[in-house]
Amino acid sequence: MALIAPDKETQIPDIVIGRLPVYLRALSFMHQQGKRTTSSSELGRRLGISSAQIRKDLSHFGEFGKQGTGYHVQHLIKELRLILKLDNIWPVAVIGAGFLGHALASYNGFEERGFQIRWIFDTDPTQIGKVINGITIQSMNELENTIELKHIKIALLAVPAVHAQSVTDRLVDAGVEGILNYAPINLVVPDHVNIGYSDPVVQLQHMTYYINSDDQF
Amino acid sequence: MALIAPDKETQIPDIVIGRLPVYLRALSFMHQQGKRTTSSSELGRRLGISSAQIRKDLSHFGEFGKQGTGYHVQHLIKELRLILKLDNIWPVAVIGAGFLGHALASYNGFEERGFQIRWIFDTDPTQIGKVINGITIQSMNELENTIELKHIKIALLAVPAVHAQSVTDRLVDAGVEGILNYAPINLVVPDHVNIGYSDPVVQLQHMTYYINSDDQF
DNA sequence: TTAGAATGGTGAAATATTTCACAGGTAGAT
DNA sequence: ATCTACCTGTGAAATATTTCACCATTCTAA
Ligand SMILES: NC(=O)c1ccc[n+]([C@@H]2O[C@H](COP(=O)([O-])OP(=O)(O)OC[C@H]3O[C@@H](n4cnc5c(N)ncnc54)[C@H](O)[C@@H]3O)[C@@H](O)[C@H]2O)c1
Ligand SMILES: NC(=O)c1ccc[n+]([C@@H]2O[C@H](COP(=O)([O-])OP(=O)(O)OC[C@H]3O[C@@H](n4cnc5c(N)ncnc54)[C@H](O)[C@@H]3O)[C@@H](O)[C@H]2O)c1
Repeated sequence: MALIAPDKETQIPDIVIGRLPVYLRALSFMHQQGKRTTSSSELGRRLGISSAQIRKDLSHFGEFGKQGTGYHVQHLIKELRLILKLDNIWPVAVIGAGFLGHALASYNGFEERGFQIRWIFDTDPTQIGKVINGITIQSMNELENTIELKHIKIALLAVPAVHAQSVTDRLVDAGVEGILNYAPINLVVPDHVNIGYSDPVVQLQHMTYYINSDDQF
Repeated sequence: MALIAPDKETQIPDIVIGRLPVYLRALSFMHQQGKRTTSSSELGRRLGISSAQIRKDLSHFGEFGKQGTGYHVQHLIKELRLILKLDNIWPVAVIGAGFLGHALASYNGFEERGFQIRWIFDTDPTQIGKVINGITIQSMNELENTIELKHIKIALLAVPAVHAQSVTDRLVDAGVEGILNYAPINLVVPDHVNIGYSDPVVQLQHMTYYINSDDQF
């Protein structure tokens, strides 16, 4: 979501929305550690951002804290989950059952945070029918039918870059509204569709600008 | 040399640096397609950002285009690679040889974009010694020695969240300056260390704010 | 009961980032 | 040679985002 600023008619800046999941993650961590309350300054110290920013961000949605005391961790978690529409589990489809698709389907960290991978699709006949983590790999022939029947809104796209756009077009036509794209390519989609990008090389190339390379290699 | 401090007025915004790898990726795609020249408006259309922004971003580093003509794709690629210090291959270590570590080590998309995974570390004795994509999984006992001996600057962190901070501390102490963290946790590091985060759930939770959930589920 | 320290919410100020708009410059067609 | 359609780089303007600074409130401890 960093580069393509979708046409959000909303009052609240997208950059604020993008920080909420990070707050939520940190709060969940605190909760697991038994912390009952926290403050904007403690949270900010942990995340490397200013306390004022955290207070300002949250103030867009209501008054969740208490002067002198801070925030009740569990309560703030609950509020953030509501804001981000995580009060129900979102069913998710993975497209592409290669190395990455396998890793994603095997990952157990989705469910407690609001998502469940329930379908995996691939074109490869030797993959179709295999079971990963309890999920049977389906043929891409069944893609549209399944998306429409099950009202799938979110997909993880883990196919080779050359096929990413055409698969995206099919997903969008069938009704998917959010795609997390792992292929190293920019996707073109209608305004109402949300795209997230996950390209490790882009992030590494960002870092190398700041790192001095040894000349001995 | 200490007297020549980075001038704040000359300092290029980090947000600009972060877009350069995306420009580079799009340009490489165009080059593969046989395109010899492009323009800020064509690039912008592809990436969903304004042409003015692209021109402004590039203008921080020089004048790479030609009025009336646009940019020579291959030349701009070369310049961006230099700016991002991608003129040599960065050797990279993967920490954690689980599902994700395997996928990363098997991924052949790094090298042509400036990185090569050369080491994999894990604590699990049943994993150590196994070979993934030509790379032998090493014991974490060898971590510090290898980092120092090979001057490893960049690591991909794919261990469980509970171990992410302690492994990070070891990496930083040994000299690593850039870490791409896949664990769903915020890391605390010294200022000179660059951290990138890759948490698919954070991105999905950002999307769900904008997606209306069906009430039938 | 009171002093003192900590904290949230928030308008205003300060910065940062993006967009605008235009002065040149280029290329191809005729 | 001229016309037309494009293009870049950039100062200035417009927006967006972050930070500041302060009051009101809460808690603790003496
Ligand atoms: N493996 C990684 O760690 C990693 C890291 C970053 C990015 N990526 C990207 O993720 C994507 C997948 O990577 P991978 O390593 O799993 O590749 P892979 O080649 O192992 O798997 C790709 C899978 O997609 C399937 N596929 C091909 N065309 C398809 C289509 N039209 N519809 C549905 N499925 C199709 C293939 O049959 C295969 O199973 C690639 O775009 C890659 O660049 C992977
Ligand atoms: N699998 C995915 O698609 C996925 C997606 C998003 C995030 N993640 C995150 O990436 C990390 C790895 O995920 P995974 O699915 O590969 O998990 P995994 O359990 O399959 O693998 C973790 C590996 O790390 C090793 N390990 C444990 N402690 C270690 C230590 N101190 N030093 C070195 N190695 C150690 C384990 O032996 C194991 O091989 C986790 O933090 C997970 O939350 C994974």
